[in-house]
Amino acid sequence: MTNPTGAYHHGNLPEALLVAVDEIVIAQGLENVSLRAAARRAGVSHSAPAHHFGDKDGLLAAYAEQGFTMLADSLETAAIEAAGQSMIDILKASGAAYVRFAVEHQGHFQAMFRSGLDKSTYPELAAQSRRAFRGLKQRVEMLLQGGDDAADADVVAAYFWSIVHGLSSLWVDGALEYMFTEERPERIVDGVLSLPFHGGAFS
Amino acid sequence: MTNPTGAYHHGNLPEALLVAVDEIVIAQGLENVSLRAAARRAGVSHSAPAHHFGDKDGLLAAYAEQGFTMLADSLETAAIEAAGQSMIDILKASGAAYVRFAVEHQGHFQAMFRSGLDKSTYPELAAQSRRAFRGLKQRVEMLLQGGDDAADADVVAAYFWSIVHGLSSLWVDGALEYMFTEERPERIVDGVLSLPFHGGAFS
DNA sequence: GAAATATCTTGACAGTGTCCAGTACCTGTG
DNA sequence: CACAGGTACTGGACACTGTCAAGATATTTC
Repeated sequence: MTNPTGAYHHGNLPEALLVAVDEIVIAQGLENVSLRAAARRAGVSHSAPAHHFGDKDGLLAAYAEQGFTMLADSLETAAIEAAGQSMIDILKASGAAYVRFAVEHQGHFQAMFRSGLDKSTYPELAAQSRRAFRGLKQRVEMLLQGGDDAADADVVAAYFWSIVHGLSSLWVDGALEYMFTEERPERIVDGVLSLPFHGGAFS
Repeated sequence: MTNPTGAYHHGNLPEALLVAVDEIVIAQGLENVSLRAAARRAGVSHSAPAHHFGDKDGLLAAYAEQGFTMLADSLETAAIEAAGQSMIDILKASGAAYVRFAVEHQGHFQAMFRSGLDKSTYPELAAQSRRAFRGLKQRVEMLLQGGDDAADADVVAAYFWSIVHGLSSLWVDGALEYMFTEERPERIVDGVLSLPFHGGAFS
């Protein structure tokens, strides 16, 4: 049967399904994502998605991978735009970009960190996730090279990553607004991102 | 029908169901928790759980609430045991207790932060979650009172909370082991928890 | 144009959450 | 002790889900 508006072949079903997943996560939460609902939104039969993504986890993994790619790109862009400033300011800009990504792409962020996917099952997902982190770690290493402190780069990278990831998670989770009811989350985030290397051995 | 080992009435079905949920989360992941599987483990019919917890979210909320209660207790105990030491050491002990809770009770931790439950729907869940955070914030305020720095308590509390929460999330998620393959997570965690107030305005 | 392949449909099955009517047990009151 | 009322649980039903197998249709390749 030839669809008048399109064709028997959708044309770009994988991309359409990823868009459908994003809409569902935003509107109804990660728990309500289903292969069949995504298929309905894309206007195809209930089992069409399986031919592109294998199973439900495969679809979610592709969606999460897209998120890691976007995050890695955002972090890179932020670092490039802050080039020329101090290493601390570059790191702060990266951190702000991380939190901004989480808030502006909550659907992807949830799939990336709340879906319970096993990265070892999805090599491409693992690769993009590593890429996002690699940039942060390199910048931390550059910061430490300039200082006289023999701090452990792995530890400082994990420290900085924990801050921006924790902050993002708590914000997306609603915890920031919940615990600081009279505060705007933006002010909290700005303040926190100024603290990590504040007045200490890294300043 | 009278059950020889027990009774028609289970005796303590709510508690048995919470134990069942914990076992399922640990063994099969949060995604595979189901009312029916929990009921089977507790040896009751598929719709018995609804009479105690309403629906699936109600069961998960009760399990998560149990987790927040345990976390709040753990943080309190850690602070009491560290009493007499410097405020920074007390905070560090609290942070270590937070991470330890996440790792030792991964099931609860996942339900607390990965289940997507709306706290405004479950007042008791919200209350225990606030209680866990309140202790941390009080200790941060005590730390700042002693210093000459007019730092914003809300910001520093969010800062410290982000670190321990981000660290816990990344560890439970497997990200620490994934990014620092040659490192023991424990060493990373110890190192990170030494940094927050290291050599800076709060030392 | 025919064969091979990629894309999608249709139908089926077991498992799930939730509702509803019924059954077994306990508890308080006379 | 009887018995009424409430609590705790059962069993059946329904719509929805993920997944599988088989078939239909479009595209590509030769």
